[in-house]
Amino acid sequence: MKINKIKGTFDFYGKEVEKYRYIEKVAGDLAQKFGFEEMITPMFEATEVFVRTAGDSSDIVNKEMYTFKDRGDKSLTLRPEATAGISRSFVENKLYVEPGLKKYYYFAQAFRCERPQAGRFRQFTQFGVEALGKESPYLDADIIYFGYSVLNKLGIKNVKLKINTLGSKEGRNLYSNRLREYFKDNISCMCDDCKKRLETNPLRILDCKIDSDNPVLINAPKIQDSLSEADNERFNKVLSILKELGVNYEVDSNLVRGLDYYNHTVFEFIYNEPNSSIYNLAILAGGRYNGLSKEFDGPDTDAIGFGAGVERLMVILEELNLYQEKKTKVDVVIVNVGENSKLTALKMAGFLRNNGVRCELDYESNSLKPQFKLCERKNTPLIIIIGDEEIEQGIFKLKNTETRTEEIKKIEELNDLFKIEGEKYAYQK
RNA sequence: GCGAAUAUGGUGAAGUGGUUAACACGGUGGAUUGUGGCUCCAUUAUGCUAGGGUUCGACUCCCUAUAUUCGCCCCA
Repeated sequence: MKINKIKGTFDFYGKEVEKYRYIEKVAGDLAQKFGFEEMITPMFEATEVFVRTAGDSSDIVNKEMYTFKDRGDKSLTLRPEATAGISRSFVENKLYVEPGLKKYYYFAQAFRCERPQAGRFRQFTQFGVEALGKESPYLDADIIYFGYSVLNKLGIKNVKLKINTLGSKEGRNLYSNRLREYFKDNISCMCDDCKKRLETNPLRILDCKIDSDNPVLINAPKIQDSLSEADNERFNKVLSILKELGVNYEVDSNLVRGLDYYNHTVFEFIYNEPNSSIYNLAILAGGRYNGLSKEFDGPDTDAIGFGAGVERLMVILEELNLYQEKKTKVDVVIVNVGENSKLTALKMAGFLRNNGVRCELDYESNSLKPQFKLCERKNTPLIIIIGDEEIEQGIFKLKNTETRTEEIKKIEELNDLFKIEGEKYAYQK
């Protein structure tokens, strides 16, 4: 019976795994330099964790979550994003008792039951950071600068940073009511989704793609006019710091993001290469979420973070040829001929492998041809050839694949050849 | 949730309403049984996603299902 993978999932092997680990290394190392510590939280949580944070009007909660009952009839959900879990953990483990800013980074599988297409999967990986405990605009700018740096480090240049402010919760609510008031009389010419949004979350009307050219939408009140002077000043401060840091941005007053927990700074790095299969998609996005921890009965904590789509970054690395597959997967292949040499070859391979040498050998064949084929497939730089005669004389033949030359070595030279310290390897009679 | 395209071997694929389903790569065996990469020869789909229909006859036309891919919505 042939069974295929679940729709929207993928198997990584070969170069894909290398690329994934490469991003993990580059982003993780840089995160540590920026002062983030790694955090690992569960892939699933009580459903409430996401409903309370993302908001019950959000698309993620409404139609994209993998929610199921466990055997105790408790409602669980595979995480659709990582921030909620970290926020929950922050409160549950009382990480706020230590003074100062808490900074975490994560690589987290996330799950959303959406229609898969280019750069969109049902199981995907988010790399992200969260900084909890400070509200400074310098922190906002530094988080964005970190995201910018990760993309840069990976060689990804062609991105557009869109940024906006949603203001404090009070400002956001005021604006929300103002929009509701404004759209109330004009909603008949908007799309069905927008009609629903008028009730649930009027801010979402602003980033509706269907009605983006609708004059009603274009003439809608701007958030800046509803925010307090302090809120606007704060935002301008963030912008001016970004400018000083050399990060180009584009203020988009319709950028509101799909999760309800955001306030103040929100931002998205959009991939801006028109020929790419993921053109115009967000590759790294986030914002400030002050007070989210109160949803878990924690202290009112200021926080900001972002998530980046690792698979989307992988697409870019591939399209721009920014990652070269490792050519040589082994350091040496042991070719063996003769009845008694197979076990000797296996022992020698074990010795080399245990001493840090990537070593391969053929387990089945006694003839040369398939073994040399193996050498080619593995693209090995060196070949050790042994047979009964060599073992008897305590020597081995060492072949250089590039020059195709061969020399005879004493078995005692094996350690020096591969720079192995400690006991010398010798054939056992 | 809505819309579109595609479905042929191990892989990439060409192809026609009618006996042998092109070509390439890969695999295997051999020329070459202690030395590979080149070359040459042989061999490699009783079958064209599944089910139904039209037809004397369907891999080809029609319908349905399934899968994959892409787009919309939304998002990383």
